Amino acid sequence: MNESQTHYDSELLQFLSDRIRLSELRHKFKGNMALVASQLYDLWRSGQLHVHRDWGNTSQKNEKILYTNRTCLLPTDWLQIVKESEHQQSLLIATWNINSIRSRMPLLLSWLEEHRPDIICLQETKVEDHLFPHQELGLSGYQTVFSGQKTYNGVAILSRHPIEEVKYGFSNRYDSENKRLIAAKILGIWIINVYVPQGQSTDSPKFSYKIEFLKELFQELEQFYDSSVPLLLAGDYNIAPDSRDVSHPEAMENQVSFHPREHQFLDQIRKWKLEDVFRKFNQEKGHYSWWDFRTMGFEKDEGMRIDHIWVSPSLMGCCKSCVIDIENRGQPKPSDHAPVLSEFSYQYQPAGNSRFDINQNGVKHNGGD
DNA sequence: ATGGTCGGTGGCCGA
Repeated sequence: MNESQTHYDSELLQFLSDRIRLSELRHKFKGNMALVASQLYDLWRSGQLHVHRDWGNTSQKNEKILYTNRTCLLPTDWLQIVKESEHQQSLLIATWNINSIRSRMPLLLSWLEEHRPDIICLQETKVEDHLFPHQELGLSGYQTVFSGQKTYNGVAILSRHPIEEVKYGFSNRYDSENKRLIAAKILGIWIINVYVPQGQSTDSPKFSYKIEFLKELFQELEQFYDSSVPLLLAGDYNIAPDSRDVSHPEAMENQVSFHPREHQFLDQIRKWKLEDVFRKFNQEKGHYSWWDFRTMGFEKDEGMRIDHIWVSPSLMGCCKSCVIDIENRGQPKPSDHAPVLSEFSYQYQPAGNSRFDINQNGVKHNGGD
């Protein structure tokens, strides 16, 4: 048992070592349930308690219930302590096109305070590097790496964990004057943050630029990254993947942001083994991450899902949720995009802790047990 | 309905 558990009732922990119904536990702790309940919620919140729920007598399988500050335990829930061997940390990763970091600072800081993501990828920071508000973000507990320019574009990665390595832009220097790409290795995960060109309209040179950019982006992935390790491609793709992700699919046929040549890029990264985490949990239509200011899109529930988190198989396997925080779009002075937030239960194996590792002399050795 | 509203800039552009 680790130290954080020492204040828990030992009898309670004993009962929880095998799965047990809350109602049965309540029976065993008659009269002392208030204390037990607060300990159960503590354990649950800190990721040390499994909660599974049978939905009545239906054939629906036993569902794992994740802690939120609104979820309650039910008498019929199955409880069991998380064994040390399977203990995994929760990792929250977000992406958000903030449409100017300087004008969005109050909203950004309150959102970070509320959700405490471990890592967030920002696009359209619209600020030169020497004016980037890294000190204020530092006070909120975030290390930052950023690549910006005046007026347009600009990307940044904020992290509550050490940033191990950074890549600015494309390796082949493609489009280096536009700051649309930054990547950082954090907790052993390659976090690639991209702001794909919008494209304007299919007959515009800006659309050709978008298609070329996507081609270069896929080349960059293929040549310089490995999808067999933990890897995440987040950002404003400016592409709605399928008909569920736009308000009027018929009208969007062959239009920018919903064009076969753009979908080709998604097919490429899919084939390269990346997956859209949002669709792991939600198959419904009408979930958008962007709404046009001009047409009052948000007020009319007309938008597109163009902000994405796609991940390699090892991260997909431990992905627990993905939500679009549309509540944020209803705040005063919102961005035209809402943040996308995803949770992973990811156990980082820092160098030196893995069984087979390279030591400081670069010699491979067996760490043993 | 071919507009509308943002953000940043500098005497309009990009989304």
